[in-house]
Amino acid sequence: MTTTNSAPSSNFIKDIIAEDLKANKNEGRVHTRFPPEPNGYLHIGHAKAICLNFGLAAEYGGLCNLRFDDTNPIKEEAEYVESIIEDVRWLGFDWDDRLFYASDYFGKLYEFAILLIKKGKAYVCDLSADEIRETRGTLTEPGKNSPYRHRSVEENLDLFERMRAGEFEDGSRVLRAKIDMASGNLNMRDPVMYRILRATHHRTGDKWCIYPMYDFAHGQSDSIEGITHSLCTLEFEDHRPLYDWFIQKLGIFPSRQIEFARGNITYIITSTRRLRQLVEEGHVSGWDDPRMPTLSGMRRRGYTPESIRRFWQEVGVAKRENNIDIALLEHCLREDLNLRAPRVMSVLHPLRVVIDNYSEDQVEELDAVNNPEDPAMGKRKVPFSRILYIEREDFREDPPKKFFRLAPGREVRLRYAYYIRCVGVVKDEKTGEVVELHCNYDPATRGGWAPDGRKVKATLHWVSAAHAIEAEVRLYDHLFAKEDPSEVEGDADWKSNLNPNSLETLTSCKLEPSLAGAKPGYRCQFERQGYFCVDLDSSEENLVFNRTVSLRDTWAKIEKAQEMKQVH
RNA sequence: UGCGGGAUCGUCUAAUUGGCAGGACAGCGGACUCUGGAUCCGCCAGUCUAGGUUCGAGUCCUAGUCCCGCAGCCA
Repeated sequence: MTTTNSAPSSNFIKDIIAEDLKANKNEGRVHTRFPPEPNGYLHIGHAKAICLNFGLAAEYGGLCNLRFDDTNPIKEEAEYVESIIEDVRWLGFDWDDRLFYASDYFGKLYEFAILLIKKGKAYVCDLSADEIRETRGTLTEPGKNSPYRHRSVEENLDLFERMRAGEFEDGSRVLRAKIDMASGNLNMRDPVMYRILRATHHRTGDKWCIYPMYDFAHGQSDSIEGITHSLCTLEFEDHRPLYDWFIQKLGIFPSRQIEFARGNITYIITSTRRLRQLVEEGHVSGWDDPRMPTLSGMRRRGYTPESIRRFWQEVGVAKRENNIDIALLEHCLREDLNLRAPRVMSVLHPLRVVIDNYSEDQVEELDAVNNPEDPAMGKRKVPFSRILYIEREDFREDPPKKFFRLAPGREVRLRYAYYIRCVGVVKDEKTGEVVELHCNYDPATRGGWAPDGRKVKATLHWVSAAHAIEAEVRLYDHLFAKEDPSEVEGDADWKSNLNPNSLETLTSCKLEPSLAGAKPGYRCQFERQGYFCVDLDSSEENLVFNRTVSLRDTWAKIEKAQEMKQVH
């Protein structure tokens, strides 16, 4: 079965690459990189950049590096490096031996700084952070030159060497590029290149007490690696003149930076800072909470890497602001899972059903198809007996219009089993709650076919009570109740948009016995309900399933529409 | 009269670079169905505004409007 690819085949980045190729720039090479800062876990937004960079390289027969932008030892940790490597691999990409770190280039970057000092293009500045801010000017007014701007090359060389040697206190001096304090582009107003920072770096330890700023590391890192097309998000657009300035003054390989719009998705936040806050304040169980938009969370939830890649391909890439309907993500997920997830029957909200005319000691093993989309996935046996569970929602004592399922006197099909007719309803005397159904089955309908050709309007899933295995099932809803989670009333906190019902835990769910021993990560479809995945918390004794995504639910839509009608 | 970007169906994104505004998601309707799933078919719906150039403008020109980013020794 081939799915037609409707994704846009063209975008502005490909246009640029095609032009460059046509002009025989870079000897026809295409070399990209994915440059995460190891200060948190990767999320769905990072996946866009990953798919773009690795995808473009693959498409043009080029290469894509994985490079950690680790220039700030205060924020970065080895734990994050590990998780990022795992997540990029999981997404399905490979960088061979091209795993790099900006910190690999600290020595080189230091040499670059010296070179700029020697050229009179950089100087050591003794202004405090506050003073630098004050003299930077504003968006509409030019800045003022630093009093240290005209130090001699010799003095700058000496001071910078002593900064490196640890002679000065943290924050007491910086190295600045000598560009233009009156530039309309604030990034060009003598930006800081190096700061003094006594912090242990996750890779270089205590070797350095000065660290380059991102702006003095990123462009040169690209250059060193021979990156031909350096893709980044829009907010770096006005940093490009600065990178180009460094590259030009240094006379090193010029990468071409291309900026694209990050992909926002409804009901999702992708701010690393905020995600960390959710973790640290315990709003979620961790970075890999299945409600998190992190790749580790989505993996645990049951997302496939294919569905994520497909999603970003469908979305495409452009420069305009965007807010993608999360329904598209879920569509890509379902589309993928539909083809590969084996079907099973599980009852989430059990309602006991006694088949009065089925003998007590009888058990039948019935044939069930594993995946109607893929005959190669074969069949399995499911046990049928006198006492069953069906979904509580599948019975209505007083069925509304268009409700086709079980009701008193009504006949339905039990999937792969028999036609049954409801002949009795047992209720709790006090609460009035339906606690048990009595039904008759038609022995002639074994397997689910009526020899007389009579039709039923519904097919229900079920589980044999005596054979059922119990499990905990976790149902998820959007983590945020608002389509735009950052939109708040008044001065309310963004966390006030957290959806209090994003997790619903069901216990004593009844699963068909074939699920016994299912291991974490195992994905399947609970028929008529959705796609589910065995959670990391699951064990042999205590099975735990996550609902990855529900199936499309036409009845829910009809019912909702009916309710709306009644209201009006 | 700071600098830099961006405006195409409800949403995301195309348009052979001046030549029939197309696709996907969502929504709605229908067909089919042993999952109210899947699948199939159909419908709805768009070029920010005003001028101009042109046989012809989403695309080129002029003037506007609106939106986003930038004042970390963060990335």
